[in-house]
Amino acid sequence: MPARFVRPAVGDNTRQRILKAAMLRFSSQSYESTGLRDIASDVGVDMAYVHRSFGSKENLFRAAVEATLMPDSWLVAEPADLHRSLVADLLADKGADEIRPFDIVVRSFSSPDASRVLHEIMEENFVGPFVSKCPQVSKERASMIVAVLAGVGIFRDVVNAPALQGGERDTELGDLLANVIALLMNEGAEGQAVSANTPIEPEPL
Amino acid sequence: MPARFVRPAVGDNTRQRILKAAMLRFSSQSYESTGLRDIASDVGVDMAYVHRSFGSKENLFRAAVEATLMPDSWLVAEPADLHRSLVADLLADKGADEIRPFDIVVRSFSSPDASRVLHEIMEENFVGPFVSKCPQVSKERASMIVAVLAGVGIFRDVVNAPALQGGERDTELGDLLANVIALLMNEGAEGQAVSANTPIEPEPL
DNA sequence: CGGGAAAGTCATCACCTGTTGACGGGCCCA
DNA sequence: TGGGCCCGTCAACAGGTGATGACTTTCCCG
Repeated sequence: MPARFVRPAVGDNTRQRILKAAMLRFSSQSYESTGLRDIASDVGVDMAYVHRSFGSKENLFRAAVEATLMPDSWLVAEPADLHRSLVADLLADKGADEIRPFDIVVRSFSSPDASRVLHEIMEENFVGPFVSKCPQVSKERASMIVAVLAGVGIFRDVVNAPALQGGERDTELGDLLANVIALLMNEGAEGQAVSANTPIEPEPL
Repeated sequence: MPARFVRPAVGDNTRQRILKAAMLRFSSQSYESTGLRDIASDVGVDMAYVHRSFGSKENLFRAAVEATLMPDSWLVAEPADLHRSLVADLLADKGADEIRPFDIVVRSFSSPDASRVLHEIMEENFVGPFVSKCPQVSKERASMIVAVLAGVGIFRDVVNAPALQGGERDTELGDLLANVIALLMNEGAEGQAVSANTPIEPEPL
């Protein structure tokens, strides 16, 4: 008797459980390292069904990224506090089965498939909403903010740079990064150049 | 007669040609996407030989990254100009078979193998030399500088964020990024907080 | 001339991946 | 009672990967 499962309660359908398992996997491993067989075994379901439920691995990945990067999961703070809340979201300590908004984004770049998906979703779910909320920030600057946040996340979680792993207890790094984001949101618009060896005052150009 | 090649001039031994081909491949594709067979066919050599020459794919990758990220290929400017030269190196337009110092780093994160290698080499070949040259910069800040540069490179070249692809002609983005690097090298040391909604002037604390 | 090491090739192995076709069983509705 | 229909399984496929053992050729040195 192949089908031995008790049918789960309605609303908790298997598709949702697959999606949840995929989000968890993709937020701790790369796109390529994560196999459909892994996700299937997490859910307790045949791999063929995982595949069929979303059409392809790429579609499942897309669904997982979209679900993780909903704008209302990270774009909640007032514009004045956005730089701080972004950094806090990025650096937050988290439990084993929690997922921070940037976790999945940060894990998967290499694969052409994954990076294509990330490109589309970051544009729609991040840059777009960001400039809508903060009209004074250009698309270029918003893109650079994503890039900076992702870069720090990558070196912290994927490359495992120990100097960046202070966690949210390390307020100095957090403040520093928040200042960088604030700078990207506001200043330096007119090609102002700062010299790196004048610790006291920036030299205007 | 299987071996039909004219033996190349001494000094231009095949191992070097393999390494060069690997650098080129790894700087335009990810670690996982790049097959030993590809590299072998670039050189015009059997795949078994490229494998044997370096012991394993991971070793070949390590050699390629090390060769690309020699400190004297990016740590040449005076400390006062370092922030500008780093950004210039990162954003430089390049020919088809040129390799910028960060190109390989930027392509390969996903694979556990590759990111382990990158972790070691970034620490030895970047963070170390950086703080040696600029002692006022802490390891944490140096790590964050790498992270920021890599993040921008990733979104520009791998994720293909159009807003970041102005190239070196886009002086505004370059200046902005240089300012960020300068900030990371000098200022904001004592938890200074900047508010994001004061577009005119930063508020010093 | 002879031998040994190096340079390079060939065929194959073991493994893992996403994908797919064919099938089974339970449920709902007519 | 019967017929779809969705949920889910099973087995297999086709393609690609890095790795290896065994082999041939070439060159250099004594």
